[in-house]
Amino acid sequence: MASSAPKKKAPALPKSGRRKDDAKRQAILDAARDLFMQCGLDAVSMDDIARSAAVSKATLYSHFPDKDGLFQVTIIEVCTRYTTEDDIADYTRMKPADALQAFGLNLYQLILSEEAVALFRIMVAESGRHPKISRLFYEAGPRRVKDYMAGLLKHYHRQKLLRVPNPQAAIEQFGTLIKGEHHMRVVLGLEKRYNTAQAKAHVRSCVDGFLKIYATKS
Amino acid sequence: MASSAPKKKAPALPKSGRRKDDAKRQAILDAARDLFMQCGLDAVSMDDIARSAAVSKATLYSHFPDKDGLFQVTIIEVCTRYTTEDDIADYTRMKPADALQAFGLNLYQLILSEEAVALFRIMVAESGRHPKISRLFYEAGPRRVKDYMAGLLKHYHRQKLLRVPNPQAAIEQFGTLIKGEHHMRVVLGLEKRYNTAQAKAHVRSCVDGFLKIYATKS
DNA sequence: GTCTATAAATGGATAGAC
DNA sequence: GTCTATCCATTTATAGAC
Repeated sequence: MASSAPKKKAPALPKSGRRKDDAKRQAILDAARDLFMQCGLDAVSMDDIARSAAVSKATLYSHFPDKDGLFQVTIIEVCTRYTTEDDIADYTRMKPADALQAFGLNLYQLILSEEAVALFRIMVAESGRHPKISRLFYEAGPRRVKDYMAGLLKHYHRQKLLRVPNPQAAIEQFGTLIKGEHHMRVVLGLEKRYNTAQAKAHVRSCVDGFLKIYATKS
Repeated sequence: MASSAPKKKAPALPKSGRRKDDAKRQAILDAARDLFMQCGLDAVSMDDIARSAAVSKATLYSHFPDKDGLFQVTIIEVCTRYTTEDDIADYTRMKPADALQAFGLNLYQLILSEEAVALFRIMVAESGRHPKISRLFYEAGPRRVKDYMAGLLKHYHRQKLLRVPNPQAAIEQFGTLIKGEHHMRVVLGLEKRYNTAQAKAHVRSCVDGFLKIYATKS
């Protein structure tokens, strides 16, 4: 065996050896992401990933410590991608009804996208074994959206356009109205996503209800 | 953990030949249910179940065709148990606010019970492999509650106590308000259930909001 | 020589049969 | 209860690129 314990991973400088490293690493990540997102953690073997990425298993293990490590990196990458979708429009200039309609529709599309549903399934299935990941998912996803929108509701409250004493609770209500039981049925594989017209009507009814709760006038 | 006292059946009447092994069958079902609910499908081996039920693997396979078959029977048993919890109080004599408060609290407790959360996790994780089971879960759980409550809302609508043109949609809204984001956080393992006081306050705010949407006013 | 990729091997677990 | 074929995560011997 190895005489001593040489520190692995010293990629500081391009060094003398081979160079092509990142391409394979990325191929592994891409394959792992696709497979994990489609089938879950247990249903995918390291052989599957190696085959799909067209690399050998030793290559795979040279880039990632083990299956769990690869899973973590993969899922974290997917989660944090949502963070970059940060270009939420500036709703402050719109009327509350219009802003909520636009935001609600975006939220609906996001939450029920193929990817988000697959990710949610995995988070639920692995929440026991990977609590850190499910927390990261929540922070990067629901939490961020919630914080942003709570700020917007605060704005409306100050402008007396709505009466929202507790913006955090209010935006959770709005979000859950948008999700509805429909989200559960999709996650359980019982239904498909609404088409655009149905989605708009659904969001409209959520906005109507929300405004009835939080209108400045009673 | 695995509880269920070992029922030592005294063979009062040793029938001719083999007695029925319903006791063993039930022991297998109990053990499988406990293990599956606690750990999920993949994390439990048939050896685990046989050991926990104190039967041999041959006995196990004589009662059930294979692991998937046992899983199905087990989960179906759990799902249909909800159906027997049918003794929903008669809310028709109560004021809508009181009925919704009482129903909402029951719903909250049910949805966030240890068992329901575990079952939901399994349904989500296995919805791909066992679509029939997730459908059964939905029919026996959310669907039944929804149908019953939609009837109640219709009653209130006819009595002009509420204005609910679409009871099915309305009760879904109420249900999702009760669940809230809190349910997701519990399912993801990020939080524990509210205590009773918090739950009551939460339900109260849902009822208030719901009544603002569906009050017979103006 | 050093680093990297690959095929083949190892060891452990498991579903299901006898 | 034991046995076996299978699958899978991980390691090691080996060949190749720089």
